Amino acid sequence: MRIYTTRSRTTEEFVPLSPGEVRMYVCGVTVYDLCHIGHARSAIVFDVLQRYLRAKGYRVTFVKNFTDIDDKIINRAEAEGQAPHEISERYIAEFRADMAAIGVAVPDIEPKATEHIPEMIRLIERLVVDGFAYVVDGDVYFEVRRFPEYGRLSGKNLDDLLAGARVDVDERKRDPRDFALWKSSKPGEPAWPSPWGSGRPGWHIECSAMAMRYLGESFDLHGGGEDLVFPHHECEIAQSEAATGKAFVRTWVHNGFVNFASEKMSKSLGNVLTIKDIARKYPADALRLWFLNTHYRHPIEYSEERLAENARALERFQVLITDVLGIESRAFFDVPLPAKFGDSPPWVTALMALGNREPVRTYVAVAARRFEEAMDDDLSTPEARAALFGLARELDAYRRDGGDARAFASGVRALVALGRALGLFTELPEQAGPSPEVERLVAERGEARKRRDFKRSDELRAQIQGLGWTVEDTPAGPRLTRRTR
RNA sequence: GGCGGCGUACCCAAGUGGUUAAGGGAGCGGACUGCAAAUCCGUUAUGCGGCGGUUCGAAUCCGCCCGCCGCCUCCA
Repeated sequence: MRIYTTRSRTTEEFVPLSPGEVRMYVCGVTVYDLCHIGHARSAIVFDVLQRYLRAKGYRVTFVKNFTDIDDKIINRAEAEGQAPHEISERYIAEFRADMAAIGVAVPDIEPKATEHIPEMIRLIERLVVDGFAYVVDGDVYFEVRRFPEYGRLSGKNLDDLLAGARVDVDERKRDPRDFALWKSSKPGEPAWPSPWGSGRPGWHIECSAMAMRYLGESFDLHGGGEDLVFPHHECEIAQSEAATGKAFVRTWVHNGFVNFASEKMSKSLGNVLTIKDIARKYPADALRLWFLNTHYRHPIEYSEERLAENARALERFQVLITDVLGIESRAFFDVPLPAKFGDSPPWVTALMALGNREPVRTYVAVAARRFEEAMDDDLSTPEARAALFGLARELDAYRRDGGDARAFASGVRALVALGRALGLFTELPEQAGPSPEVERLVAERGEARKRRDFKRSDELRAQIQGLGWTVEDTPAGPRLTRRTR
């Protein structure tokens, strides 16, 4: 598998430090407000990566933090007359609800900054002792000059950053580029005791401390939005590698932004759309399908029309799954993907127990191979997505041409298994929903059609529609789906 | 100013040196249907921002130009 890493700006073969095991860390959110779809994209990008790695057979340890102490949280707390921890806890709960709503799996470990202050202090102490950091009036700064590699990740020239026009000049710092590891606290602010007096951690140190705590001093992959490249990840590398003398992270992965009307979506521009806004109107898989259509490193422009299109496209899969659910149980779909699924006739054979000449076998094998090759190439989800649509069309055509029902079901099951490697189809279409009344109307409509009383039949269809269900007539009988149209 | 990205059909979006330029949405024609829906088949870019160049061959490499965006400050 090949992944683009920001540090070298090239796509490199991804080789975990420990064979078969991937340790990854992703910068989570600062919990002071609701999450917007930009956060959703980042969460989904790394959710896809994490799921795909597991599908490939890696044992994955996925850590994603909460930044629960920060100026913005303190300001918000003050504005609302609440304690900072009340604000952060509230938005952590909102975050969890949002992630569940968009089908993002819970990471293995979700550390909070405030619960790792001792680890941060120990790390800062190491840096002070080794001369990489200095203390001024209860603040501790990392001395950038001491770390020659500073700027490499983001491709910045140290001189260009010097006395940067937009960097606040603090007379007490030895160099304007130096960044805070520890900040002394003002009265009334949250504070922890430290060797340098009462204070709180700087932003960057928390990720280094928590990543090392759970993943070790060197680990495989670190991710986040592209805006974190500088200064956040640059600083993480500096402080971590200065402290340990070891390479901190092998692969740096950064996702592109969600833009709004061609502009970056951000709170300061006032053009944010929250995850709740989206989740209310569109299924999680529609959102995911939309993101999957654009490579993760490219910017993507939000438009409600795009979401509607993808909701529409999603129905192609849902119809297939719904029809299989008519003859198979939901557990039928719970099959794992083999580690090498694109080149695995045994899996295809076992999965379908079909003859060599069964075309569905070929459809699945070809699609799985195309899918895996795409994903192995720096997560080319647009191509992987296309493989899914291609397989869906072949299965539809196969069925239409009178193919074997079991083979068809097995093909759909394989489609679902592939999709699940991307986090799609984790929730199967609603099935056990129709009320007795709807069922009665459907039955009555069937009778009316038998009598060729189409006027009555159409009235009943309208009634059923009014109750939130769409009834379609297929050769196999009526298909009932919960749909908006 | 420094660094980086983008411009492909009606819309979105892959592809980054070599078969007939993925896929989705939308439109159109046809099949199927009591009518629909779903689905299938066909169809919509001799051309990939513009102009030059390299090459047997370029959307893909080089040069110039035009337009758009991001980072350099908290930020997914």
